[in-house]
Amino acid sequence: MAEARPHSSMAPQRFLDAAARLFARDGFHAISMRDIARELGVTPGAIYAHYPSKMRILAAVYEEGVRRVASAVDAALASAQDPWVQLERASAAHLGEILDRDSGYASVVIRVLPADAPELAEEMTELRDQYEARFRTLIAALPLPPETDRTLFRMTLFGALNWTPVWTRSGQKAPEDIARAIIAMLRPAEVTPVDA
Amino acid sequence: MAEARPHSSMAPQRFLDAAARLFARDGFHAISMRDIARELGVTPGAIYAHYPSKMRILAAVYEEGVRRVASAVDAALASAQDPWVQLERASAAHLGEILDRDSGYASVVIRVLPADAPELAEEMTELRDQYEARFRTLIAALPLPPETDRTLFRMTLFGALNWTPVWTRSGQKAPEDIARAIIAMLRPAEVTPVDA
DNA sequence: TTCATAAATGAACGTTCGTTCATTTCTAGA
DNA sequence: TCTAGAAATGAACGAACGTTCATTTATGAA
Repeated sequence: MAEARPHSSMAPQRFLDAAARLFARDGFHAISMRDIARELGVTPGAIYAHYPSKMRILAAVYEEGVRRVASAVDAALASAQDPWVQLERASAAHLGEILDRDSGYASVVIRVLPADAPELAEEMTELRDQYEARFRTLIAALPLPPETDRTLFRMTLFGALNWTPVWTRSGQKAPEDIARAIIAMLRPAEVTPVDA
Repeated sequence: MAEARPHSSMAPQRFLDAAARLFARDGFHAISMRDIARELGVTPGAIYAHYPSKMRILAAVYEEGVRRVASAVDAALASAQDPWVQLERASAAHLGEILDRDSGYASVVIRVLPADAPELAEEMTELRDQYEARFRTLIAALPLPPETDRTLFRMTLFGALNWTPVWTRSGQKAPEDIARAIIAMLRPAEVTPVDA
């Protein structure tokens, strides 16, 4: 029973969880430190024993959000497959995270824009780029008509996926079903490779 | 020279324009009444000669935003055409409005969510529904494979369109080009009608 | 049982928020 | 030139904001 890790208690996680859920639901600027404290039944000052500012809380939530959605996508891609199946699974994993209203971590990543926190803009953009690289690779491997702009393809897919929290009721449809239908719409009927 | 309309000077428009631009750029909660006033070189109190509250300014901006994007789409649909061409033109008109960083009116409609202003949620949702009805009709007329969920098709299209402000640099690409490419991706190669 | 440490309190700070209002300034018609 | 009405000022209001800190409370190892 030697849980001997020097620092790092489990307590700070509670604050992050609450902040993630509230930021995801109402937006960063609409939530105050007092809101987060009230959610946990503590005093505003208690938060500062673990995080030095509201901005650093957002940074920590954002970081964890990217970590979670990236892990989910990586797990979904573990077994090699047909590129379209891979993209569908990655999309389903992405959706599963951002539609999870109980967590909120991944939702914050798509809801809070760099412009909402100028001092964090660089950090946020870099984390997002690292995550989106997975989809860049995935889409690069897709057999698409030669005239297709793959950057625009990626942005169209992200748009379709990231817009779902706006119109879906929580738990109404399974992420896998939505992902399957979206990918089916974006999938060209057939691509005959140019003869060599 | 009989400009004899009883009330209604042109002045309030200036306040709305500034509010729309700032709300679109930074979000409703991130902008204060003092920000709006500063943008126009006036005192915060001046705003209240024209609008009774920040919420009513948002309501007026939102209403005008819907009016503008709806007008743009209606104008684009004036001449009857092939359904896919109509949808592409409507999408280009929609994009043209929400990508107009100088105006901001239409951007507010897609950036400010009902959850940002609970007291306006009903009003906002109804206006949006009225606007989106145009696309419901347009998409209903599309020859699509029978298994296609047209609601999901509409949401996918809106997602792709409404996500563009996040990734495009202002004026980088023409709205018409983006719309053409997005519609091309969503357009099935061919639909052979079920034989009667 | 003692005690060092971590966690939380509760009160307060300076600032900014949305909003109000008596007063002043501007402007256009008579 | 006078004047009524609209527009804007400038100062202030109470409330809420992010944050600080001396003090109290809880906890786990010795």
